[in-house]
Amino acid sequence: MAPKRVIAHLDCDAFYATVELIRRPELKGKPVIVAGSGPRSVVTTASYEARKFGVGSAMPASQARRLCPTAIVIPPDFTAYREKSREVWELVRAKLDRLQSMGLDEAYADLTGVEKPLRVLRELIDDVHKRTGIQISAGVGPNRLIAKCCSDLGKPAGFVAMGREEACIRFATAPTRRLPGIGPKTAERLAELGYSTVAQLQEADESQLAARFGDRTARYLKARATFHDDSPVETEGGPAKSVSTERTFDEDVASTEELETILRTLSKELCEGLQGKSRQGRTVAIKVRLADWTTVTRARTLPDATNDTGLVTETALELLRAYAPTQPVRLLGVRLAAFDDLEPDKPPAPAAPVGQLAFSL
DNA sequence: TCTGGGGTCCTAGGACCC
DNA sequence: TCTGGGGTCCTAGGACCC
Repeated sequence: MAPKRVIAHLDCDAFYATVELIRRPELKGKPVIVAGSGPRSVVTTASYEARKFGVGSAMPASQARRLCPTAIVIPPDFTAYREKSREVWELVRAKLDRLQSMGLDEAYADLTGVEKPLRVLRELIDDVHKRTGIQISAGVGPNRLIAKCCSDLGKPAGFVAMGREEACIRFATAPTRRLPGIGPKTAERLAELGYSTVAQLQEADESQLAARFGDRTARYLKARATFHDDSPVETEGGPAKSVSTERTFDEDVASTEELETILRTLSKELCEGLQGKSRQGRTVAIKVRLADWTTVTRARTLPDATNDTGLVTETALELLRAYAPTQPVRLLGVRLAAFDDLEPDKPPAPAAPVGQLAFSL
């Protein structure tokens, strides 16, 4: 029989804000918001003092300033966050090898088979806090879903472990939105069917869910609500499957000429980044967000993989000209995908038939 | 003073091939 | 002559996550 899995979700408390506080200890105890300075920027992280005012991640910075006018607003410094992140996870990885990183401030660890896993975790988290100044909250359970929900439960400096049946009870009254994988849209659709809480979704009629969401999603939603999850902790990271660069403008841009200039700049940035990593892709795509927030993508797959600035730029420009937005544009982006280093060893293209036409009926 | 930027995965339809 | 059944590749949109 397979041993019972022990999965932990490790989540750094208010990570970006904490990195800033470490550099500027005089701000300790004050509400700190990490957000860009532009008129359309959003909050990346708010310190717990700022959260008391109702400030939260992904909130427009303008709204955050209104809620908490005394907050110190700091522009994000991703170089510093990446450096601190490396420090933190290096310490964790030295103790826990089966680790899957989820961005700069989170990771899953598989502690199946580890002796006294909770004690190991506690000591590790203490050690990381002492050595880096970063506080990790942990959730532990038989799968990733429960681990994730539990790490949220105790924050900040949380440490919560439970089994599946206990999770079913402890989260029964929570809104379905609290379950990772159920976003605002799905929560809304579930509420329309009368399923607002986790308990209600646990008891939901699966065929009714299937009629609304399809078979697969219905099964998925039921599994989430009952905290069944057998997804593994994926230790191997692997390179990104797509890479993109996009920009939201301070003010919408209507001029075609200006849009083309921006697109050239974005393509150049994208290609130079990829050239640095020697990655080449076959699919060039653009993304256009209009003034009314509708988002359009256009893509073209080329015969050969490339990261050539000229070719990517021309392709992106052709896609933009063919689409020809009829409203002012608030965001423009370029993306490269279908990387050749990810193709599962494609056989070389067969030589073109010589001296005959190839038919097969 | 509405709503960033970087990703992943899923679905659905059409082209095309055998 | 009145309509097969995959399979793959590609595009577009959408939901979700950090």
